Amino acid sequence: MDNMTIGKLSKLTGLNRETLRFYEQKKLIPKPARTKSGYRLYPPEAMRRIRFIQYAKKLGFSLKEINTLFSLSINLHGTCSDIKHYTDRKITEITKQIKALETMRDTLTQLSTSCSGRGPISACPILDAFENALNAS
Amino acid sequence: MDNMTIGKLSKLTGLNRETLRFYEQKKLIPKPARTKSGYRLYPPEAMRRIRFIQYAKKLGFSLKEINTLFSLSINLHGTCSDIKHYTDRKITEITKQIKALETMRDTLTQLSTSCSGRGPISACPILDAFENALNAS
DNA sequence: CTTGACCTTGCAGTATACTACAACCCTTAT
DNA sequence: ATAAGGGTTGTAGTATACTGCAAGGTCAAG
Repeated sequence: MDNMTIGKLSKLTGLNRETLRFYEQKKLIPKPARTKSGYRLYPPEAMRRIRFIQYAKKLGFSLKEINTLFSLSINLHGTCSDIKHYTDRKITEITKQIKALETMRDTLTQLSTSCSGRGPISACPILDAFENALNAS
Repeated sequence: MDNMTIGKLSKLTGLNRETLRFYEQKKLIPKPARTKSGYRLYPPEAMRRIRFIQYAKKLGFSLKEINTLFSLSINLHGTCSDIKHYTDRKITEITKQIKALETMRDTLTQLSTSCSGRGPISACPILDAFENALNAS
């Protein structure tokens, strides 16, 4: 037998049992067969599926987006360009996030540089800047 | 009177009433005085406080961290260096996030480049890469 | 005096991604 | 036979940051 129960799959993937059931509920993994006593029996392909999910997560896709990826991939009329476009949208999104974080980092760096680290908190230029912020939208 | 009700403050800050009450509950803004009928009456300083919060949020601080910032700033024995260190930790954290996002973006860019955008989904190199991911930890 | 805009509280819901628990049943080894 | 260590369900809790709603009280204008 190469089928496995949830505990085995859990160990192999590093995801805990609850997470696997959660993924099933979210339709990220197909419902597995069951033993007569109700235990889930996963075929070896389940491993691949989960590795896909883990890798996509690592690349920044949310579970919802991973679901979309699966939908796209099983669409018989779909083409490669659907996936490419989806990937490119994600790249654009990530690039925006990076820019926002860079703006934050640069501002904080400026503030930190403006502060000698000596003196009382009442004269802290960082807090001053925070308090005198003009556009906080 | 320069005191204002929650509706006025809401308009001035762009935060809705619920959010202001939520911030109060989270101790981000001090409990304001009340009219005899129970209406909140905010002093003009409330505006400053909220601008501080909005700006700190913009710079990537969570509400919890903003609370810490307030705690640090009212600590009479605290020094400027406390704030500077806190800021520097945040910079480090943001830098890590940026790096993680850059890794994602670069990987996705590679995958996107590897895909011509033509051909059936069954031969999509992006999906292939996802399915054959080796370390998904 | 009534209408409408404003205020109150408390609790539930949204989104994301799990995680934990209760209360129970199944399997395997000793 | 029994205990350890699986498995099952459903529900609730965690964290973050709000948002919405019900049911009611208040206030100013016409």
